[in-house]
Amino acid sequence: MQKGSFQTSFRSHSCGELTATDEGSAVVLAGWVHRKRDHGKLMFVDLRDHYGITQCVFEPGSECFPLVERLPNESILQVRGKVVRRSGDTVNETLATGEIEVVANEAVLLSSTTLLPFPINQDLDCAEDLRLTYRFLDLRREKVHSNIVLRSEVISYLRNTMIEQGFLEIQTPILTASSPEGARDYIVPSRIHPGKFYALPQAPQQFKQLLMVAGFDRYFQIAPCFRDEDARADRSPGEFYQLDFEIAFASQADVFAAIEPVLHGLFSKFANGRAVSPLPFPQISFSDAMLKYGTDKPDLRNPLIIVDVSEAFTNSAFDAFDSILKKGGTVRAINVPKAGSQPRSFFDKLDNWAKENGMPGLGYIVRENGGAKGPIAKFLTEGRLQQLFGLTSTNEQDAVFFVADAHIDTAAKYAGLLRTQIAKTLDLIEQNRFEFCWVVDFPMYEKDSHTGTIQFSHNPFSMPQGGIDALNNMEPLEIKAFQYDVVCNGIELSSGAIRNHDPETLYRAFEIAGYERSDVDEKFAGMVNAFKFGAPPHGGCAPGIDRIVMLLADEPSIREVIAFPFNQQAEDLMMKAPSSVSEHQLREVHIFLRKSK
RNA sequence: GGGGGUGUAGCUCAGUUGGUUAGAGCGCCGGCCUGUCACGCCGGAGGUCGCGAGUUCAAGUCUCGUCACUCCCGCCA
Repeated sequence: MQKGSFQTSFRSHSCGELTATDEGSAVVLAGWVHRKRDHGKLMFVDLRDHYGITQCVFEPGSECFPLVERLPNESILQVRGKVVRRSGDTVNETLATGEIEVVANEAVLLSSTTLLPFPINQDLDCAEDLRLTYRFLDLRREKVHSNIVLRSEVISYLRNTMIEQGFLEIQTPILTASSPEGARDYIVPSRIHPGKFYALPQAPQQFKQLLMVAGFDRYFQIAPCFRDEDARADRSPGEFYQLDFEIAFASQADVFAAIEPVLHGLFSKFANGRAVSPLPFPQISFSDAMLKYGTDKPDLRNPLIIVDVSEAFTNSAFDAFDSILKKGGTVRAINVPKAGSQPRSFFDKLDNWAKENGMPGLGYIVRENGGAKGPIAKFLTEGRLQQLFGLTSTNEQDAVFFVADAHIDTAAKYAGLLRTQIAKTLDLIEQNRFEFCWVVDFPMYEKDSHTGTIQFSHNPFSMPQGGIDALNNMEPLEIKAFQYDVVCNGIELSSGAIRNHDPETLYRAFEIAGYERSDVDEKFAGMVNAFKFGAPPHGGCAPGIDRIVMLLADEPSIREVIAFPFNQQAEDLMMKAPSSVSEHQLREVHIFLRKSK
């Protein structure tokens, strides 16, 4: 592990560093009683600190024996003794210090413990709310402890690499103004300005763009971001950290060229034998991603590909699909190689899964003996079957699954879910790889499904491809943005964009989404005003630190890589946040609670 | 806001078709044990079966409600 001296007033060595070369040394160790093996007259104590575990031996008749014998696990001991090389048959090869042990001649109890809510010395799953209530104990456990160490090393690598590449780390405000777009803000009442509020930044978006206007060429920050949105396994409610960066005089290609080697280097360094996508990372257009993978964050470890097979069903005898197509819908198919040999239960389970997830059911065809079987096969003529097999590149004994819906977005989404579900069921996702890709060419606008109005589909500050000419001359829904996501193993690590740095283009972009010039001036005052004073073209992105560590640590939940995370209800069970505050505190910030009756 | 799952000893869990006093492992307490590394052996304490109703001769088990946690959808420009 770390190098250096671990000597302090309480110890001569850490619990992880003694080896055979220290044989004969008099040492002092301090640490937690990880585990005891008490043989009555002879006792072994595994003493643990941040660095490791050292076996301490308490021999018959030793003065401190009775004291140590009655200590529960997780008591803190200072042990004075001598390093002794273990005999060959008692060496513990699973322990870094397993060649030696410390024969104790003195032990001091530095700190005692009450009954533990859960064991520290085993990697046992226990209720997460209990772990979070006693997070300081949970963090003693090996797995979480090492995750936090990894997190620190990741941040250190990112910081060093960014600085090496000429980026400047600059802090931006935590108390700032509420932004009208995007996620829900966390707001903080002002004492000096009655009725006014600060907001915690959802991201340092506007500040980093202002830094570009200020002439800083390459900015980065390990930036805390705050969003009042509901949790997911890979989304921490409340707060999270991003490697936020921005580059002046940069195109999309320049941004990719800057960050790809950082991510590739980082993942390679901490890969632990896992493969990392070679550079450059593949780029997939948003529309291709939605068609082929049914999602804008494709997991490229999954070999299955979705194909549009609408043409093979147009005017076919299979009314269920034909009527969907006549409503302007679509039929998507996934060819699963060799799945024809799966038992009937495989198809039934998938069918049940589909129904549970809102689909009407799951049609499929198995190519067999030059023909086809399966519930849909009989509706298709020989010619249509051949067309279908061609579209899906099907071979003998392959199974083709179908998803159809009158709404193209819904069909794409269901096909994407199905692609993942089949791959999970058949264990097609190779675990020991990091598959990166960029998803590019996001649409600038989309139609609101309720109101039918044109709105920004992602980031309103992105530069439209084609600039103001495109805004003036193209159908809004056809316009693409210089907006991109970087995705790894189906997890979105970051969004980013080349920004719209030209005031006129920005006004026009907002105008299409239904905003007046005055709206823009008012809501984004700081930024728009600044752009009138010479703003360089610029862009960047902001990979999520928590998700990166989650991938590297191979953890299914983002809370496993955060030292003190919120639970799903955005509560800190240990600190009991959020909490009530006194009436006095509320009055100071001009908040008056309605008296309850 | 909606849907799924879970809730039994300090912890992890079992508990059959509703049927006698609700069990196991770990931990805790007491005793024994000189080479273990998940040490071993003997004994003991420990339960509002999340909570509240209901059905029943009888509920951990069935029904309804409710709460907590968790996963997903919505949401996340």
